[in-house]
Formats: sequence, structure tokens, C-alpha cells
Amino acid sequence: MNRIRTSIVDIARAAGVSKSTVSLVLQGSPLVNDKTREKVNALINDLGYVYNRGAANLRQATSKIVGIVVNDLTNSFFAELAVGMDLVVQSAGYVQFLAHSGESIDRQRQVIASMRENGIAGLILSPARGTEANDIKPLTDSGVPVVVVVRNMPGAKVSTLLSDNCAGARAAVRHLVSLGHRRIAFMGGFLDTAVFAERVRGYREALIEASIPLDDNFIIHSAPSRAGGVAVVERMMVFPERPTAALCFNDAVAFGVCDGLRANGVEPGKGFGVIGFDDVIEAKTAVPALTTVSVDPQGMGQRAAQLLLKQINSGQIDQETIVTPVRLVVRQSCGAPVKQPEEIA
Amino acid sequence: MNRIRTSIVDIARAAGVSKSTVSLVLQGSPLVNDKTREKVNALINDLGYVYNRGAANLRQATSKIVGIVVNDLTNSFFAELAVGMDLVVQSAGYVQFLAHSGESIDRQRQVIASMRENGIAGLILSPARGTEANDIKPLTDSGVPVVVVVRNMPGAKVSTLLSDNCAGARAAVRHLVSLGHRRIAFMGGFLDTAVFAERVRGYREALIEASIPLDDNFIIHSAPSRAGGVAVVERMMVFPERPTAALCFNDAVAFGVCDGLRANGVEPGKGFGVIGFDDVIEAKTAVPALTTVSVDPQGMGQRAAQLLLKQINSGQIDQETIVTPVRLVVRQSCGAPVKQPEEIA
DNA sequence: TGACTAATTTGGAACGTTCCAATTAAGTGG
DNA sequence: CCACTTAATTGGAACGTTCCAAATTAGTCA
Repeated sequence: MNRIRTSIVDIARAAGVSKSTVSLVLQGSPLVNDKTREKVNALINDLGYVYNRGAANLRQATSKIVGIVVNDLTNSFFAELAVGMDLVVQSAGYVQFLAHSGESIDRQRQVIASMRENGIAGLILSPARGTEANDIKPLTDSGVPVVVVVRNMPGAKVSTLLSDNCAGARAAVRHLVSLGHRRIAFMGGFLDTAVFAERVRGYREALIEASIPLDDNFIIHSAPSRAGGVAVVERMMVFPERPTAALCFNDAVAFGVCDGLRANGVEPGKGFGVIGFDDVIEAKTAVPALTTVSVDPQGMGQRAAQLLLKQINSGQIDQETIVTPVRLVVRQSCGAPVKQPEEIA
Repeated sequence: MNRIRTSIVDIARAAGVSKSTVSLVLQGSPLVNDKTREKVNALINDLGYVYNRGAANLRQATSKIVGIVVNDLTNSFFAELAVGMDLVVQSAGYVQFLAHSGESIDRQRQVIASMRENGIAGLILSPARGTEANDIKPLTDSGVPVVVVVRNMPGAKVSTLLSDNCAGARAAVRHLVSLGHRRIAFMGGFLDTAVFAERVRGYREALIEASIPLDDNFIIHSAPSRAGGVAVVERMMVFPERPTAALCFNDAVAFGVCDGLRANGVEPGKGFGVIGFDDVIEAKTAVPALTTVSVDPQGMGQRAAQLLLKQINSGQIDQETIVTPVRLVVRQSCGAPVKQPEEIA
């Protein structure tokens, strides 16, 4: 309708005060008289004024925008992570540029550059595979706080939020051992990621602890997706001596493994123990309910956002690394004899 | 590091030209001499200059930012929708505010207001349940183009992108009928949404067409989630005369229904035919592979973004409504005797 | 060389806000 | 009624860009 937008001076004129006064009203200053405040507010409503945050940013050189870049939004782990961040960012009165890098480093770099031009106050990054400290150096060098989640980035001036992958994997494998399994595989995931390495490390440690000989054939990698899980089972089926249980790289792979087993006439949780990693929402309601290492992606997203906002507000960027604990949630897919009472849906 | 950011006048001074010239270089004007352009570009690099898009927006009153609000990012249908939008928005040189409303109208209103203050050039909205035309009226009134997707919003000055829910449901039920099913249920979904109504309409039409009497008990609603699907099956199990097949509100419900059936000793695709709606990524690899109505969320997201950008660039906001066709993808879960060759993973 | 056209370059105003120093208005105690 | 403190209000500069009209420089032709 009205192509020309109304500004602070328009309402100043209408109210018969100066633009400075209107500005004070806008930022809720106690300096201004209640009566004038009231008049100004009324006019703001009447004239349909909308605050121009861009102009404000220009003046005070500090925006209320944060950037969030996630490597794969279609993976529900990361989607929930993003939702957690959204929650706290939003309620702190910030808005977010939220972008999906699709594991492409070029895309990621491009998107971060664009966010920088638009003046973000901070960045949360769940980096694409193969991201290096250099990729965000310009940003960190210019004093913008950055929080890296899920995957770590050695050498970068950032804070980091990780989950205790090694301990989680160890706990999972220990549990399988306690159920009597001896031939335990590690299934799915990309070889070249730090997360993969850590989870495999936990897997190995638990096996050694139980004096079970390691067999590298039992570490079968694949894409960290449901399709990847199906593929892994196909490969496993031709083994002369098959494993009897598996810790999977993540829940998506675990679901795929269940699918694959069923396609081969094996019932997950009965003939074969399956444990996932992440505890995405569907894990609880799937059949069989998935035993998994709970990472609480949404909570992790919230913590990451809180950490970033803290640094933005305090103005000091420190480099803390927080490793959040994880816990094994025993459900049915591992063939456990008893359910934990809290986990009955 | 350097707390004071370098601006256009800094490089102008360094290059011995005026800020106007630098501005021209920045926007790739052909007016400027190649030699000066080169010098300026070199300095831009050296001094680590970053373009301040906020200042530019202030001057030209038109930004390169679009807003995207999605009702539920944790649902993979919507996540893929968002990824499709992200793709075209990004490559058109725009950035997006992408927010998750979590089906909360308050949240949605708040987030849209915030985006408005930040100066978006357009908005794509996948509305929260119960959104009304009034909720976005201030935005549309001020001449910002809005594209509504998935759910429609009667009375709003917006363009709309819908999928042909009715036809899809009709095709699905016809298929079940052709397989010999007579007692066919409609499972899941919230009663009060337009999408639900349309899909149920298609379901009814197909039954009438086949002279199968309607039975309202066979329309069993629930939350449109995996958990909702499980719950629906529980309720169905006590029916004196159970259905032999079901069209589900969406794929999430369909997966839940499969889980529920299995928990009750019924094998989906054998003892009971299941058809989903949406064709999310997992539908193909699940076991049994899910027969579903393919909506192509990512493509839909792309089209929505293209439509919005078209309106932004042309400066004219028309109110087109596009209904995109859908197609039934026959896989295993409906108990079809033959597979379509293209669908073998 | 002079006159004219084409190619470059350039001040300054403008965009909508915040901030500062300064001004004016309103009380208050003697 | 004065001096003084406190409460409210206010111009104008500043932020980093774009745009316009105008100025400068270079090139061309007679």
C-alpha cells in the first residue's frame, strides 16, 4: 500500500516532539515523561511505524543477528540442533540467518561471507566435512565470536561444544558385552571425520577391556544415513562369521540396519542386537524401540546458543571447549531382557 | 583483532580516489577505468574490507534478505522444503532468516515482526496451524511479497503453492481398491487443517467411486507424527471389524502405523496395506519400502523461492495460486504384487 | 590550437537511527 | 523570588553506503 515508510521523524513531527525523544521512547528509557511516552506510543501504532533495525545497527555497530550454519538440515539430529538454537536465539530478541551447507565447503564459505556482509554479531557453526580453521579465520580475526558444535576444528579461535562420543560408544559396547555378545561390529559413518574416530575409539576400548580381539573387518563404514545402514547389512551378510550385534554410527544408520536385517529375515533385537547414537525423536517410538546413546541434540543446540550469546554480550571471546556427557538409553533393539521403567512410552 | 572496521572511505583514501569511485567498483559499474578498478580491488583485499550491506540497504531501501518461517523443522518434510528454498535463495545472492515456529502462532507473529524490522524483501511462510490472514496483514499491506506454501490462507494477499492433496489421496485409495481392499481407513493428522480436509475428501471420493460405503469410524485422526501413527493402530486394534488397509495422513504417520502393526504381530504390506503421503527420503529405503504419494518437498521449496524472487525483482505482487501435481509411487508397503522397476533402490 | 564529445571522477545530500552535549522546564528549600 | 538540583527535551554529528548533478580529464576532429 503505502510505498513510503514512516520513520522516527514522522512520528516526532506528529507528536510535536523531537526525534531524539521518540528514540528514547523506543528504547524504553526512563528519562522520558510518562505522558509523552504515551502519546508517542499511540502514534507509533496509528501510523504503522516499524523500527528500522538496520539503521540502528549502522549507528551503533552491533547487530541483533546471529548466523547459524548447519551441515545437513535433512538429518533430524541437526534439524533438532537447529531448533534448539532457534529457541534461545529467538527469545533473546535476536534473529538468525540459518543456512544449510549440505556438506559443501564452498557453499559454507560463501554463506558465511554473505552473513558477514550482513553484519552478524556471532556465528554458530556445525561445520561441513573437511572444514579447516582457515575457512573461518577472517571472521574470527575480526573479533566475531564463533561457537563450533558437534565436530571440532583444531587451531581455530572458537569455542566448541562436543558430546562425549568416546564414553558413549564405550558404554554402548559394554552393554552389548554384558548381554553376552562377543562378535560386535561398528557400522556406518564416514571414515574421515573426528566424530567417527572418537566413537570407534570408544568401541575399541570397550572391546579391549572385555578381552575381545579386535577385527577391523567388523568396522564397516558407509554414508551416515538410513540408506547407508541398509547397505552395510548387505555387505555384512556375506561374512563367513557374522557379528551378532552392532553399535551404529548414528540413529539414522541404526534404522537402516534394522531395515536391512528385516529384509534379510533377521529380526532386530532378537537375532541381532542394534544400538544407535544420538537419540533422535523417532528412536523412542520405533519398533523395536531403539537402544541408543542419548545426545539430546535440542539441548545441545540451546547450550551452544547460550554460549554464543554470553560471549556476544560480555564482549569477550574465550575459547572454552565443553564436552557434554551422554547416556545410554536401553530400549528394545539391543535385545535387553528388561526395560528401564522410565522409558516405557 | 582490529576492532575498527575499514570502510569505503578508508580504501578510497588509500587508493587516492573518492569514495564514489570505490562504490562504483563495488557494484561492478562499467564507468570506471580498468586501471583504477584494479588498484581498488587490490586494496579491498589487502585491507580486509567487508561490504556493509546494512548501510547500502539504508540508502536504497531494498534488501537482499528474505524471511522463511516453517512450522516444524523437525519434520523431515518441512526440513526438505526449507533446504529447497535455501538452495535457490542462496544462489540468487540472497540470505535468509530461517525460523521455526513450532506451530505456535504467537511465535510466528513475533518472528515475522522481527524479520520486518530487519528489512526483509519478501517472506515465504509455511504457516502454523490456525494462522489467519490477519496475522500477516501488516506485512502484505506494506507491499512486501509473501508466498504461502503447503497450507492455504484464504483472504490473504499472497501467492500460494499447494500440492494436489485431493487427487493424490484419490489415486492412493483407488490403488488400494484395485488390490482388492474394501475396508480402507484414513489414519492420522489433525482434524482442523485444510490439508487434512482435502486428503480426506480425495479418500471419500475414491470410495464413493468404488461404491464402498463410507464409515466415519474409519477416519482416525492423531498427531501427524510417528508417535501419532502408533497410537492410531492401538485404537484400531479393538475395532470389531478392522480395516485391511489405510491411507495415512503423511509418511511420518505411515511409519508409525507400520511400527504399531508390527508391535501387534501384523506385518505391514502383507497382512495390512499402508500408503503414506509426501515421499520423504526414508520412504524408499524403509522396510517394507513405503508406497506413498510423492510431493517432492525439495522441489516445492525451490519453486516457492523462485516465485518469491520473481515477485521481488519484478516489483509486482500478484496473487497466483499454483497447485502442483503429485504422483503415487508404488512400493512394497501396500502389498502390491509387482514392483515398478524404477523404484528398486 | 580550439571546440566539442566521450570517458572518468567527484562532492555532497540522503537514508533512519543513536549518542552526546547542551538547553529548557519543573521543582525545592531558604 | 533566587539559587539550585532534578527531570525532560533537543539539535546536530555520526555510522557506511548510494545516487545525482556537476566537474574534471582525455580524446578527436577540423
